[in-house]
Amino acid sequence: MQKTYSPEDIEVRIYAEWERLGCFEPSGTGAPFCIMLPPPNVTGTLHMGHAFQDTIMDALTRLHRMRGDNTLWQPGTDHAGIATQMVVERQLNAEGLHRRDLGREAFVDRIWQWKKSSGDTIERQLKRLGASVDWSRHKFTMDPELSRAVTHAFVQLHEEGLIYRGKRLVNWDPVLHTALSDLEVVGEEESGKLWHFSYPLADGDGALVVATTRPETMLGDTAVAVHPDDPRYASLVGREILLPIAGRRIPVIADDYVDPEFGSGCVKITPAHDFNDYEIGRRHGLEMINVLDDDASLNESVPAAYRGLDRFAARERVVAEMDALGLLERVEDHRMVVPRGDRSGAVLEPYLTDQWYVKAATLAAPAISAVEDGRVRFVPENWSKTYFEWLNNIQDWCISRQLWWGHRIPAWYDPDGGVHVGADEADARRRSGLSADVALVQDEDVLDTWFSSALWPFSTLGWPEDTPALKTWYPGTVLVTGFDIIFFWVARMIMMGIKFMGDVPFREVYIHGLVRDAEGQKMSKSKGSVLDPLDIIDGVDLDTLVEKRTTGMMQPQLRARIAEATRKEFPQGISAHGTDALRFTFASLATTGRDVRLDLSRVEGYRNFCNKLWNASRFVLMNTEGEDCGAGGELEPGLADRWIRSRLAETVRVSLEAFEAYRLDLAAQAIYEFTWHEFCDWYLELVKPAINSEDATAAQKRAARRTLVEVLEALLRLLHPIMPFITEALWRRVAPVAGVGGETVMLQPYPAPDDYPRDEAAEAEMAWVQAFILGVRQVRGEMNIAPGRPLEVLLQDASEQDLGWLRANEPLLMKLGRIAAIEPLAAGAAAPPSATVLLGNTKLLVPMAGLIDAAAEIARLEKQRDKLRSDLAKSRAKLDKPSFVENAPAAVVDKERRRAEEVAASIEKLEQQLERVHALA
RNA sequence: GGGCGAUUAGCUCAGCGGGAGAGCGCUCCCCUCACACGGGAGAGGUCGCUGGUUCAAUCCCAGCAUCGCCCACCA
Repeated sequence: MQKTYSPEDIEVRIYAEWERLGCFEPSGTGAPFCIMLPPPNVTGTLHMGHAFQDTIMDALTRLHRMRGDNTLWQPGTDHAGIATQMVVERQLNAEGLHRRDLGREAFVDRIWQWKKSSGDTIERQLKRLGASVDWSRHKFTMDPELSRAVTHAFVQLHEEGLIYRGKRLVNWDPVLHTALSDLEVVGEEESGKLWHFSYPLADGDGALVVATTRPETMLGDTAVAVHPDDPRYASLVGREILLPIAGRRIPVIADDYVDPEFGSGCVKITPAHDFNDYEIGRRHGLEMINVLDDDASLNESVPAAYRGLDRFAARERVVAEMDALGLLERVEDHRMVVPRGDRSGAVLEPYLTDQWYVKAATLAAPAISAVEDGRVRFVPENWSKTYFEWLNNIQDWCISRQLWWGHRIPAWYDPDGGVHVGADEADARRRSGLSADVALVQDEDVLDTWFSSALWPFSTLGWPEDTPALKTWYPGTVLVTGFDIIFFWVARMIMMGIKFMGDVPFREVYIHGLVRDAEGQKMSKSKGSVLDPLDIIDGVDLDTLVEKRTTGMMQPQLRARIAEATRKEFPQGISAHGTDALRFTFASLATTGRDVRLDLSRVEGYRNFCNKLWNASRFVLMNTEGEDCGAGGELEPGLADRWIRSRLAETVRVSLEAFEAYRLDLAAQAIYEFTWHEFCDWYLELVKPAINSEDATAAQKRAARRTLVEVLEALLRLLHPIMPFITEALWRRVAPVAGVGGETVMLQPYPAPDDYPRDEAAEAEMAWVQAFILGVRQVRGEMNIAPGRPLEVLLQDASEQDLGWLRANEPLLMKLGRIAAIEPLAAGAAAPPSATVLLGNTKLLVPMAGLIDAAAEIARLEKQRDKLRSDLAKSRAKLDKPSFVENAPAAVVDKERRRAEEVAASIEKLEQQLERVHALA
């Protein structure tokens, strides 16, 4: 074995072997356990957020597989309509082409090509991350059988009246030329202006002042509204305005929507271009005049001078013309929320179009109760609040998109505009009773990506067929996802799951945080802060990293800045850390309800941890391979052997408990602590004298070797869900020595707490041994005594128990403390001048004999004494308060009394010692 | 305007009613026969602020401050 662990040598090879052994497929026996991989978008490559999420899912999956469950981790990818289409459109643009140049079919072909390459990349990345998904069941949302599921769901919902087509205002993206759902609208506060216009009354008798942030829409005004109780305007209600520029007469109406306090208390109403105005328009039966085209330029319904103008140019012209007409009252700066498309970033328009909608409220009701009554549980719990908040106020869901990439809407139109829905054209005809000679044209639009995603928990398992997989793994066990898609995806899966399967899609929803960069910013391509998980795993040189971050950008002008920032952040590039180190980092940062700030120095720390484990195993193998490790022979376990097994038991218990609660950080921490600070720091050191000593019996040595391999073998199983590769590589070497069979650690049973007994006596004795050694080391460290220099140590006032423990462990103490001799001091015997360590009531003395400076020892003792004095003062203050003694539980009071006594005794001893050292100084 | 979360050692984070912990970084000493991606010894925190509940508060409650996220139709 190499002296330093090199992950690159083993990871790829081991993954291939797992695949060959069929380790990822469900066992077919045991309780079903199922996780659905949130299908990554085929827009490119996996980022750190995916790697984080995949680590959590893989750890859970491996844990349950080892515990004997019938475990399925279902993989797949999502076609991601808008996002993917945009990626390919950008590529075309770079070639000077537009998708219209190719035509729909060729363009979609081109996206399929892209999908292939992106999908392959994602698969490769998942494999490098160690993801133990069942590749044989891999699905893509546009696979034929999943597309059938989509159509089936659409037809059924339509049949039940839960999907309808209607002309309403939608959020329209004038750059992408498509409708969006409410969720795809992001609102950022931006600075704008508020223009105050004077609208003359038609009869020439004065004017009203209205304020607007969007002057261009005034061309579509069909009313002015005031509050019904506003005395200022009561007499104007029912009269008419002569709308400037447009020259139209429009009524003054009264509606409670108007806030009399804001602005003038008069509002211009443009029903076709504002969601509130639309509602008012419907209430009052107002005309809806659409003044925009689908690219947000002005259309035929405006005066000739405005036709074809872009909305922003039109805005300027309206303002200029109103000003020229003397109707511009004033302009003020105004902060407002501007709606933009989450993908394009374009300012969206409320736009009157025909679209398909899902009646969401009907589906939402049972989805709400499912969480209320605990059939679905959020972890952490408080996310259910977010979930309820949204579902209780849910709006109908616009599911049609004017795109080419996606599931074509299964609706056909006859020449008279009749709509016919069916699984395919023939089915649509049959359902509508149409003869073959009626010409039908399929709807050009595709479905919102999230419509198919909502079916993912059952469409991947074969629905609408009633498959064995569906019976076994629906509902899934747990969904692991980020809070950012609770509405987009989680809520919709629950709605659709209940609707089509009659049960929730998963029992628990584990919500993890977002991965952020070192500055706490969301990683994004446009900020140039993305990291490919593989670059942390394999390492990357600086030039390659800069190259990766600055190609294929939406805003090439940022290139120079990103390159500079990258060179500053990673002057040496990124060194290789291996998959396991990255995974352990994610696990250790996976606390609930908190974002993850990725800290490369932490990854480095866990890479060192891998190395530590590697070398500990090397040591164990060096001492056990080819040796008698106790198969059948007599065993005489020593203190260290009993102790480490007891600690292992506790570690297993803590770790399992943490996994139950999805606290991977606590599991990782417990295992780390055990591995490094108990197994390596203490046990391996304690075992060295035991194994090498000539005094040790064969049975003792055998027991030590047995414990070495057994504990290590169990530790590797314990750690495997988080660090699959290194544990597999080591386990294959260690297992045979431990007498354990099997080809892979993946399919071994996970350690159970009862596998190893707790041993309280061993832990107590070991605590004394550790205190002894630490005390000697402290004197050595603080007194600057050379590490190699052997010390003489005396024990004063040692109890029978101390003496017993001393006798039992003398060789250990001497070896680890680098001690030449340990002598108990006879009662009453005078002690030489010494440095002192308190071991409970016993004093451990290191005679100064020229190697200890009295002043330094005085300083050391005084520091300890002062600390104890302040502890004692606090303790006494507490005990002196009658309220404490009377009200606190007896056990707490007793404990406090004992503490005070012990501290006082310790101070006493330190004082005595101080006196003696002072006498020398 | 509502809702949620955060505020603990220089940095990244655990803990959460009975004397504050880890990793990284820092200081000092060591290339000791598994490991210098290492070993040993240290320094470093009135646990954001102000009140309240309690015998006891970093932990529970209220308010405030700062930061962050989500939702929301004030033209």
